[in-house]
Amino acid sequence: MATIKEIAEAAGLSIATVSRVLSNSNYPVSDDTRARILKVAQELGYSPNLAARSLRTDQSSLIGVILDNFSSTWAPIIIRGLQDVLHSRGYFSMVVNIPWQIYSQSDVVQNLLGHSVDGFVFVETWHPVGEHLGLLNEKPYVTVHRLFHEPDPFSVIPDDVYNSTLTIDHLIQLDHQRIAYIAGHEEYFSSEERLTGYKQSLANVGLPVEQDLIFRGDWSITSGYQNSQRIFALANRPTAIAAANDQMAYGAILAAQDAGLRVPEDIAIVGYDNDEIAQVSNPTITTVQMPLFKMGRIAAENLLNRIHGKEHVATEQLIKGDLFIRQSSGDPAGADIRAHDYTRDSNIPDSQRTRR
Amino acid sequence: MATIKEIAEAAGLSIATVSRVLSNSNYPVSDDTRARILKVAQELGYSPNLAARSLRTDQSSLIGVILDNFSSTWAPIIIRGLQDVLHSRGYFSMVVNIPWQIYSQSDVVQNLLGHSVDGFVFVETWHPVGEHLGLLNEKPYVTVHRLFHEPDPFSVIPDDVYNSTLTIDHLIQLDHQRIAYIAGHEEYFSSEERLTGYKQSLANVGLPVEQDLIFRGDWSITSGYQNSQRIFALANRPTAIAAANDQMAYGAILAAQDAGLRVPEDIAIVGYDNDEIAQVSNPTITTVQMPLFKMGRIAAENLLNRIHGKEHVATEQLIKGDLFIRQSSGDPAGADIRAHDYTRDSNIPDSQRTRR
DNA sequence: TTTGACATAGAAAACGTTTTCTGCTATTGT
DNA sequence: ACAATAGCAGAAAACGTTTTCTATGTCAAA
Repeated sequence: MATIKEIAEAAGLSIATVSRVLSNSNYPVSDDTRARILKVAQELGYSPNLAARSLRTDQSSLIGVILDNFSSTWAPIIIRGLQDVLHSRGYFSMVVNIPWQIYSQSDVVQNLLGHSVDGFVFVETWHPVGEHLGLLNEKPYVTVHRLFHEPDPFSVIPDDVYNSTLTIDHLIQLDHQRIAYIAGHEEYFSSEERLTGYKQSLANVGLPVEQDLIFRGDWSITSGYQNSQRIFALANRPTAIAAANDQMAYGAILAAQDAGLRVPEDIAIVGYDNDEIAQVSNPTITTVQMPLFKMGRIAAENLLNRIHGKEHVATEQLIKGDLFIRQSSGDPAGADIRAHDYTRDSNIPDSQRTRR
Repeated sequence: MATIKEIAEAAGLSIATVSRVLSNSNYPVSDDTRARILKVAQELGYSPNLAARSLRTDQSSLIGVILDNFSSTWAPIIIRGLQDVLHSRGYFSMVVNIPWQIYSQSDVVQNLLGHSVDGFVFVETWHPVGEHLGLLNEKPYVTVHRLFHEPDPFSVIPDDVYNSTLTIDHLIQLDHQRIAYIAGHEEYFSSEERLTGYKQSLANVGLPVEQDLIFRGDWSITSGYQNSQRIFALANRPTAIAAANDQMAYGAILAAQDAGLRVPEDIAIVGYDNDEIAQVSNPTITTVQMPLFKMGRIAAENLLNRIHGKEHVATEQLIKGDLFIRQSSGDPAGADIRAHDYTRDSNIPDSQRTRR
């Protein structure tokens, strides 16, 4: 590995000058010497020692990314979005998985600071950042898809209220008047937001919000199944069920099938997330997808702006999602599972789509 | 951030001595001064500047992890396994997603070297490491779950031959005599290995290997569906189908249902991978799971051994998986989808299981 | 002319470590 | 009792950068 010093000798110049051109300083250097240095650097295959640079400038070009759960469906897509802009701007990320249960005990963040990261991204974490980590006052941070309730001025989150209305409005357009709702776990921020969307959609067209039609699940298939059984037992059975995620929607489908009800003819069902299960279940599930890749990109841009001291409007950013109409609400085209392949996330550039 | 110098002043000692105790050098230091230094360091909240350390020692405690596809089902679990041992040994990983299509053009690896990473892990990559990256001769590396055919002495891969026999032996025990096989894409290493396992199991019990019963898919649900249609059209219909992954097994289930066949009564079906789809499909799919978390751990240990110059037997390490018996091969207990929650990977410690 | 101002380049300090070298004291072996 | 050694601590160099300070020559304005 060639150093700046070797280049200086080879070019017959001082290391100061070499540094100035190789670090893109805006200190004036004649075109002549600049060209000579670049040429020599090229020939010697120079690549800067980032440890030395970091030591001198106290900037590492390293971003700490902290996850609650690496294996969630969303996290990898968000991270790809983050890295898409970070890499293009010369930054690297150090992604660490810290389950919220061991959050406070963990010294990982401390170690990240030892690497003098330039900032943090919290992805799908549980607690307000400052709560466990007072030390973060030193470094800029952003949060993506936060799970907690307290607002955070530097977060990029899906517009769950709006997204939820997409599925409910869709059902209303299909002339459903009585729509049951299976909410998610109440300790989740998203859960309450989606419920709000459900209520808004009904209110918008003058439909009553009946408490008897609102059920509480815990995101699991099982809870979707069990709540649906209760829904089917209602005296005046609703014609549609909206669930706060695709897992519960799938549970509803299983329950309907076990109860001898046809989906969507007897009961229409919609979900949320566009998880794999929504794309492969039988019938496929009408759902809404958060633009995770884009959210990652925006978060990274916000963070870099903060790091470089640019103006950043400190406010939550709500990102809208897209509706996917499939069989479970009555679109026969959803049958394409057997005929076509599917991809996971329409926000992924073609070059990065999964091959398998 | 306190430095070694400040601690030296506060303790009335030289920075050399402070460094020796704080870096766990084995240079002799009296218990007295060692205790004093540790106390002061504790009080001042010392955390070493890793850039400086890295500059001086040319070791960064950083590991580059290179992925072909972040969003695969397997990658996150492997990475968690990697990080489980890396973090406990004071290392951090820089995970980068480089699709094989842009592999050679990418300067990401070059940049990683600029960060003077101590080693590389290649996860699910496509090409033999050296092929595109001659520079790797400088740094130790290991590969996990490699997708290419050429053997690699430093790889940790699933024992696909053995794992495949688990599902076939299972079918044979259930008295199936004619078992069709849907193989994966032939350019994948795993694909051919799993096919070999199928043939071995048949040969072991003296069953003939009929070329007419071996079909070629491309991992997709669609290809499982279409190949199964051909299987059902055979004059002497097999009583079981084994697929090289769960997606194709699911395609087989859909095809069976569309053909009016009952699974498993008329046709038994087994898959491979224990993907989410195997756990939630109706019927649930008998399959085999690779111990991804463990593979990640072993790979990390191998790498650290190489880095620290310890003896490492340079040979592929084949890791055995576990059979999961479910409904699609005839186990009624698989019905538990409606009654119980499921988790993705039994190798994940409880504290890290997905919450959602 | 003279005076700045500017463009350009080098010398040297600094960032926070680790480690070699040097030196002192106390202990051991003869 | 004396040399050799071991234990311990400090001074200083080094790692590869960036950046301040200094120095030169050139050019435009007065």
